[in-house]
Amino acid sequence: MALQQDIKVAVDAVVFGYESKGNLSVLLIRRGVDPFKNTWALPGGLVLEHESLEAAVKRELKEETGVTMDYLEQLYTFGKPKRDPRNRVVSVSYFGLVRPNHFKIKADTDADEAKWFPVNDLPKLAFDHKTIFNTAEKRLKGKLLYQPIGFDLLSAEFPFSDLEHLYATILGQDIDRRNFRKKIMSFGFVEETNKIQQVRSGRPAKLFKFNKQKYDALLDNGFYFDIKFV
Amino acid sequence: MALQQDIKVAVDAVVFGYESKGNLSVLLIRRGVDPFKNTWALPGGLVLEHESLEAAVKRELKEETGVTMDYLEQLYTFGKPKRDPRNRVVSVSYFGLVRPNHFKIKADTDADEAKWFPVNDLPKLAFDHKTIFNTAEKRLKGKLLYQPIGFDLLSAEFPFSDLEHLYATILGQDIDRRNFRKKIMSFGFVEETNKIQQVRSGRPAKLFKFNKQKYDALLDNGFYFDIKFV
DNA sequence: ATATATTTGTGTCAATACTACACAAAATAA
DNA sequence: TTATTTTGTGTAGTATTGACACAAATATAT
Repeated sequence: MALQQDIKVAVDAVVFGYESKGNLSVLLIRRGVDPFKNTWALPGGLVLEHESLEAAVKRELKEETGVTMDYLEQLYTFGKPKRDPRNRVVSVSYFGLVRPNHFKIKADTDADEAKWFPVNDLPKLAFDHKTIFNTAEKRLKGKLLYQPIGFDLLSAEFPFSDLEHLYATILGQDIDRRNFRKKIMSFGFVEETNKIQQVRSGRPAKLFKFNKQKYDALLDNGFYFDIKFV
Repeated sequence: MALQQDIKVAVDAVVFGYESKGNLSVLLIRRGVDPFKNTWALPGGLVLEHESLEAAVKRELKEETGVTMDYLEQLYTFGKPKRDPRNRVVSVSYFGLVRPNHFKIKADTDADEAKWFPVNDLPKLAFDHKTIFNTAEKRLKGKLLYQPIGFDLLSAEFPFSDLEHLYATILGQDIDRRNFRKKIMSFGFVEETNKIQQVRSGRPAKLFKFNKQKYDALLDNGFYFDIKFV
């Protein structure tokens, strides 16, 4: 066994953008080369020989869209023999969440154009990228239910409503503000600051911050975040 | 970009064996070739060019250990540039759970020997296989808490104590039999049969069965299995 | 300046879910 | 025939969940 093998390894990124209440989008590029020339696709590309998978996906994302991500989580590896019509390509996919308006997106290398699309109104995607996207969306929702994802995303200090809207948007459903706040505060890793912020119209909001130390300590004790109910 | 790339794609399997109360083991092979000749390792090997990842991992497992698995779940893809001292090898890992005594394990191809090891008493492992194993063990425990893993594993009809022991073993802690049974039965996808089985000494046990249809229907409705507490 | 709209902040109560706990029944083994 | 092993079952106290509404603080419109 251990025959000659000619399989390429690629990475693809599903980058979700949370802008404001109800606005969940995903970052796509328009392919500039065949196959699937001019079709929208997830940013990604081949891994370089001495580069880690994480480095590769961040590099491709940067090159193709201009977006820089600190944290991307590995999602799944797609390896069906015919998923790329040219060669055998195994794709290791990653996903992450950012605020779109923190970036000026660009076009570069073999991508013609990069653009945010609302998750509920996607164009046709190249390769098996729709499958990858679906997997990522499911995982994002699932993850939210037992991990305080989103704290990386919010500003260091944020009004509570930011968290509420983030959850409501990703889960695609309303949450009970009182119960949500009670639950989150009960965990103890979100703390009130004594700052107050006035952004929109309405009563000014206290700012809160995420205490990562406390959170990590809890995790070490086998703590299991649980907000299934909200 | 799209430079020449010479990366190999491999698969590795972390197969857990649940035998009886307190006996959780993992299937290893002793490598017959360098590097790491004579060191214990996870079963696995290179993916063939026209073979899916799932097919590859099942084939390698069969060849190296004689174990046939219906269901293996993808775990994680390990791709650090130096994880294999020879070439760049990206490994897509899988994990699963079986009853060890259902198989006669053998030795074959480039594996010298296959053997079950208790998870708490592992030998030194080749490559980064200890990392892979740790990831799998963590995932197995986590999965148990929100999915009825183990029904594939048990006989079609089983006494309730089998489930209890499976959970207790994998979680590595005692469970309250009454509360556990109440909770599982409340889900509605485990049904009592009218058969009775006498195996060990003690009162004979009713046999139960898993109703996969009901389970799948629940999943479709966004149902979230939850037995964190047991 | 005043009225209107918007957003934040907060408590209670009923219903459900969790957890701790012990003993009889049915069989085998000694 | 007695001891041992394993199954099967209910209750009550406690904790968590989820439903629900209105006043406070500000911006915006007239």
